[in-house]
Amino acid sequence: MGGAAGIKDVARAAGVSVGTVSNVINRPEVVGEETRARVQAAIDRLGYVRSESARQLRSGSSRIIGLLVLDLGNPFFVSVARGAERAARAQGLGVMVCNSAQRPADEADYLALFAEQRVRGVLLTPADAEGSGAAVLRRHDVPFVLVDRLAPGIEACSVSVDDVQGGSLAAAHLLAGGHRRIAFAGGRHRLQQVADRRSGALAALEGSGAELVDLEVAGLDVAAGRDAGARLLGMLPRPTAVFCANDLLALGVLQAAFAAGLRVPEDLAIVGYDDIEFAAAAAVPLTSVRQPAEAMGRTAVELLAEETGGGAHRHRQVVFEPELVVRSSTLSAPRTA
Amino acid sequence: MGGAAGIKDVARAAGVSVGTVSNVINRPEVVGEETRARVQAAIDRLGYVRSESARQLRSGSSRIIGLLVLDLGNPFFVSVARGAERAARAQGLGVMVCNSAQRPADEADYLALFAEQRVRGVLLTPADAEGSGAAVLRRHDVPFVLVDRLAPGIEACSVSVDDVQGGSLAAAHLLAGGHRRIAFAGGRHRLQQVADRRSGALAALEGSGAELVDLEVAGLDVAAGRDAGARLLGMLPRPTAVFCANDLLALGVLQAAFAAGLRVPEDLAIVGYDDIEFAAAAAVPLTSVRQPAEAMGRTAVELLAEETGGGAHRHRQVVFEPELVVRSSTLSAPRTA
DNA sequence: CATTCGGTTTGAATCGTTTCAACCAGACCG
DNA sequence: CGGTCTGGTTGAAACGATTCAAACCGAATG
Repeated sequence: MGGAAGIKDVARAAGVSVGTVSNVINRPEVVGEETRARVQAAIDRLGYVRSESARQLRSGSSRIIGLLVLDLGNPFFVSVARGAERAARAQGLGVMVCNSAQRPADEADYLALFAEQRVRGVLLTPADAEGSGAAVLRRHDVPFVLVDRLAPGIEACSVSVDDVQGGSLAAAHLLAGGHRRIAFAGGRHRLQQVADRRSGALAALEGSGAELVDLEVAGLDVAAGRDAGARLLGMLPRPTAVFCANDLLALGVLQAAFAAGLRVPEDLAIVGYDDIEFAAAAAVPLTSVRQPAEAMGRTAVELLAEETGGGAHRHRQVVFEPELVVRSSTLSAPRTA
Repeated sequence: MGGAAGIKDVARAAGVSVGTVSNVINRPEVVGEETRARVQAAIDRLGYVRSESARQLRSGSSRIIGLLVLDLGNPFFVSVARGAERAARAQGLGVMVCNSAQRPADEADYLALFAEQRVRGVLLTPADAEGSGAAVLRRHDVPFVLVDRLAPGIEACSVSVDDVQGGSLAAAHLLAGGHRRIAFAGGRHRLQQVADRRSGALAALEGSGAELVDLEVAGLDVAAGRDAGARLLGMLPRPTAVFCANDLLALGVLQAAFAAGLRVPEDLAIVGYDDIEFAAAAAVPLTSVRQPAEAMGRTAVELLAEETGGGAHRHRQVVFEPELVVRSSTLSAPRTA
């Protein structure tokens, strides 16, 4: 009756003061054996759960951290979220996952929500190149860590993967496979990650005589890949390989190739990026550039903890190494130039 | 300086009382034109954001709802989350998405977190058959809506899909395709959804002379499907078709079939469940039973809003109809028995 | 001129915790 | 025996908003 039981009710039931109840909950070691048991019994009996808002109001610190990702439909980010959640839980924190869907407006909305909640901190994969999201967080003194994005000029921690090197790995692999005309599905996308992967590929091909053909995409999902794949097949001369800015695009391209009766990798070699589970699970398992997604999520939480942990804090940029995972989609015998 | 600006600072800056500032924020229509402008200016100038915890403490109601899903790695639940988020945002609410990964222990942890937060309500896809999650929510008076699960005996709202009918659709389709020996990848899984799909299939085959072969799975993901697929191929006589409890399993089976050199659907027809994006995007697009995932998320939020909206509330069970989407993985010419 | 009235604004009480200085009782010390 | 510790416990003051009864004020009414 009368709503949920409060700390006062527990105190009365246990015949003790509210301060003691609070101690039982937060610093059990300081309260006497017998008292603790009596209070605990009262808590259980009344089904008391403390009010997080009251706790937070008084103590000033929140127990949840916000995670704002670019696209929850991309399993890569789901893995990042999983890593973050796990690490957070190890510290007794909760994670609020939100999806900006690459829309700066949605990003702003969610950041405002986080600010109102006074979250402990935010893990952010910025939706725009300008870093306006970071700016608003900075303005409100919300600690944050950039995820999957190096902080250029922005003074903050970040975890990222060397996308230039990743692009380079992919292109070098295709080059070694004898390919001389390679498409890049991703075109001149505004996302920094995509641009970096492209420039890495470009660098790897430098001076090899092979050329990189830009293939524009409307988005970074399977449908966009299917569309780009269809266009790719119509090119003359047709590239013998395609490097896709992420696995979703690659799966779309693969599907378009199958629909057109092409063999993969004989007629078209495909390299994806992210190494999501569905890449290995595709009918022709995809060669892909793996990023340590869970580790990124975990590390981001750790950096945040470090930053909010008090004491002097020096922002750090953690950069992971990408890794090429070779599978059937590029495994044809090397063709002679 | 000295931390974030509070409502008092704004009041002082605007030369007005705290009550008025609160009114400007929550009931702008009651405050005078000129005053409102002055206060608003102060708010902007100080970069004031209200403290959600203080608001919630006093007003009693939270602005976030918890969503606890079975598996964020399954795009089906990601779609549910997307639908829920969208609907919630339309009502000015936020969604906290968490992943129980089918572990009752994790489910309990997250529900405890939700309870502490005093969330507006919870959308729950129960991890165990006993409904212990629902019980704990009930005990703490947290309103909740069951998602993807009919509430049997549990007194609550729910949104679900008729899984029996879905299973039936799938099996009937395979039957019409001439198949007489059909495997069910999902076996006797503890999840109610899986059991229902199986019994629907069983019912459809009743009296047709066709038989359903149970194929146990270790989980409900791609890896489990790959494993089950490998076992399937060794069966004698080998079933000519397989109905999978979800698309992740189906993708795994498809991959196993390809690895063994089988043609789909000529040698093995495959039907999945959920119709996730990757089903259509598979090299051999998968026939699948579609569930209106986004609509489910949206409806769940609406039911919750109805329940918490005050006034008399009668629990409702919304049941959606599944829909068979036929694609290449079953499109062979009907074989004669 | 005294009242009433609607529209604004005020100020204090309140929400459920945490925190901290003060208090207490018994043990120990000199 | 007085004084200092020590381990437990207390009670009241925050925390930052919302809410609401009361005060205010100028205009309109009787």
